Amino acid sequence: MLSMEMFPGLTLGPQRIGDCFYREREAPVHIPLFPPACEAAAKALPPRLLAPPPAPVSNEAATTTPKDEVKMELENSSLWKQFSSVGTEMIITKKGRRMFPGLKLKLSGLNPSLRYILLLDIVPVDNSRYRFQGGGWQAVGAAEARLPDRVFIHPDSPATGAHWQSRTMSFHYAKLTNNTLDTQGHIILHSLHRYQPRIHVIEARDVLRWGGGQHSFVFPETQFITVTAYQNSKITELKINSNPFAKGFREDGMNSKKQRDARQKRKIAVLTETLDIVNCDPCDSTELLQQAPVTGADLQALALASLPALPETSCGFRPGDTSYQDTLVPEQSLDLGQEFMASQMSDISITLASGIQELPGSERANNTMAEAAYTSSFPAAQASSSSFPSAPLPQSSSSFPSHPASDPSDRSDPQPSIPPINYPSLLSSSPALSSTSNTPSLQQTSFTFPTPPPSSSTSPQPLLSSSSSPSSSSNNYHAVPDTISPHTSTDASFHAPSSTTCPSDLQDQVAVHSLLTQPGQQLQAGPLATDSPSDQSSAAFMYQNIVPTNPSPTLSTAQPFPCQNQPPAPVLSCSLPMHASSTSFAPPSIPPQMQNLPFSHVSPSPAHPALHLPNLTHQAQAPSLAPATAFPPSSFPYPPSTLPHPPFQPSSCLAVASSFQQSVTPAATLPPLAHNPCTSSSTPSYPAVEIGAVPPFNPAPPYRPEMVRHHPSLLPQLDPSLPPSAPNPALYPTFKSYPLRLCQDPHPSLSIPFRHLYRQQHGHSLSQGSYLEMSTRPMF
DNA sequence: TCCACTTACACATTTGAATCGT
DNA sequence: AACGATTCAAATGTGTAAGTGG
Repeated sequence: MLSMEMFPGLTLGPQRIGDCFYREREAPVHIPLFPPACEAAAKALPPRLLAPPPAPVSNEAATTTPKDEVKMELENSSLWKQFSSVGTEMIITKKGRRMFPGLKLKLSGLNPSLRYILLLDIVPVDNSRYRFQGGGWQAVGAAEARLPDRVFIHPDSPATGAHWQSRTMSFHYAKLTNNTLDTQGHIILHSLHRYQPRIHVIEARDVLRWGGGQHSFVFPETQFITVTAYQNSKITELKINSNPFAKGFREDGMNSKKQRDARQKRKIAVLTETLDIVNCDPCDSTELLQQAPVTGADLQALALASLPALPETSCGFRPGDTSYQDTLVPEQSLDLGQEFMASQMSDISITLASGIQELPGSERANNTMAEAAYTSSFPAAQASSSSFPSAPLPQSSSSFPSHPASDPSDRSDPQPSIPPINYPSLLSSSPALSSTSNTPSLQQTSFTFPTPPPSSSTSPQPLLSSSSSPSSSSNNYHAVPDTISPHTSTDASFHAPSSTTCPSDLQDQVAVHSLLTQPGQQLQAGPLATDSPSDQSSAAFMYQNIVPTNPSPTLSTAQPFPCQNQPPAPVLSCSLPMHASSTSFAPPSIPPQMQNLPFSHVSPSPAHPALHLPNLTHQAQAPSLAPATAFPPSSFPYPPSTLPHPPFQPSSCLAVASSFQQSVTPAATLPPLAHNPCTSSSTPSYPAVEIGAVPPFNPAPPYRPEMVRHHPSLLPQLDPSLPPSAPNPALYPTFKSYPLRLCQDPHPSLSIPFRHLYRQQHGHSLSQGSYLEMSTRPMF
């Protein structure tokens, strides 16, 4: 899964490509996720439990190896925090809508000479649907069936570590849509659901091979609820003040409330006049003027506007014309929004022109300002009902390690002093992803490749030209998506159909807690605790489970799992394997919860289903939930949860990369039949691990045993059943790499090897880029 | 009637081509 | 002819309001 094969030769025809990358059609979008039994259970669970955030990785763990040192900083975290304190809402439209704020990231710790691919995926935080009531978001009912997973690949990918570290990276090209039939490659989301963006840094030894290591980052403050129209006026206000494109809606803008009202009045007046005109002398403009509304500031504008129109009216009045007013209003800028806006702007510019270097000075200043603002506002927000109450927020970055058990009070703390950078981000290792992946069965993973910015002089250099992919499995291209599939992780999507076998709420809870809860958190750790002691440690938020993932070499071969006992992560990969993916892909009907549970760690212990369940859930949901926990201020209220929220520091902007080397071989890992997560857990033959392990993104990178050794704690911990000690290297055989398959014309600006990714067969070409969709396809 | 969604609208920004001057 | 700066128009992004459908 991790690795993807690319076919430089573009030998694949559209049809084939479609087969390889599109699974949407295969998976019914609207099929109920939860079987009755499971659904009930899901409803019973506290929202928080459903979506626990991934535990942040401790710095120590992260720094074990150079790779571990990889860090990602959310540069506009202050802006995000402002939004999260209110309850971030993201508009989704049929045509696709960009995210605002955008993800403005700074990477460090990468090997300058190695190439990496940056991916963005957005996974559900929980299995709930939300409604804005009483000034806050309330979970109401179960989430809709999970949609096909799509991944947005940063236009610069693949690029060297030096490239990524030399500038601020932005995913502003990514668009969100609610069109389940979207053909543009946009990320498809359900409205009124809560999501968590995740960024994955995948080592690409060459174009054909992904995966020397994977680092996944989750910034809790970037969690949001999708809407088709803003529900919270505060969010609207923030967006208007922060987004340059909404400048016109500011008070001083021409599209401000005042101006709009004025226009409205004018229109009415015009219409009235028009009607009158029919009955009156067409040439008599005086009437029109008289009728025009006259009051206050509007008067001036109206008068002016009407003036030009008058002549026309006589000869053909056009009600619609009102342009003149605009000039009258002086533009003022204002406030705090501007600062954010400025930062955002810079961000955008930077991204667009990859060649352009960011201005640290100005940005810093902006950030600082923003932060200050945030700080002040943030605490208050927290105190008040956070918009994202239900989910416990994992602390991001650095804050976690140092403070294993943070007080809720921490949230309240503004953390003013902490610069975004300082916060270690939550790390979600591929495992986390995989965990979320419980959905794998249903979802497809598709990759979106925006066209690189014209300026991307900096564009990464071509990786390998040779089509020869190391992986013999060129044929296996299907698998790739699976491994990578980001979404699979979350809960919702993947629910095992088996109602009876479905994990109980308890299971979910357990799983969630273990993974999501912060170390030291008061979480109900009970069951969860079993997962791994480490969780409690600062490292708890890391997606350790995932890490181990992969190991088994067998995977590469397509054999059945090599290591069931292995840490879940590996399993995941296995389960997801391209071919196997089919198996991994639970029938659409599978309830989300089910999905979650099974995935996580089920695999590890077929023998200990119960234990596994918890893990599974964690993995699956952990990532998503983590963010929630992290937001103290967040406005997303959860229904009262039985579990205490883990204290996360909102400030944590940095996600510590979990350096996981994963590699899951798709084929190998997957059992012939996709088993339900639920069933899988129970079924010895198909270790739950696999399922759980299937992280959305497990790049196929060859799994490195040494990696596992470096993160032994993670692996074993994940699976309760596993011994705490470091996993046996043998257990985690190196992953086989999965080459990506290139499908079509390469984008001119891209290196030859990667061009294929860009231009997509599906005809996803946007003005700003083309998209490639990749979805896991079950292989039978 | 309520709610969620779609669409049209007006404005602002971005982008690229065209134009002009050196 | 080449290069850089400026201008213009189209494309795109944005939130709002009205309309639609369940």
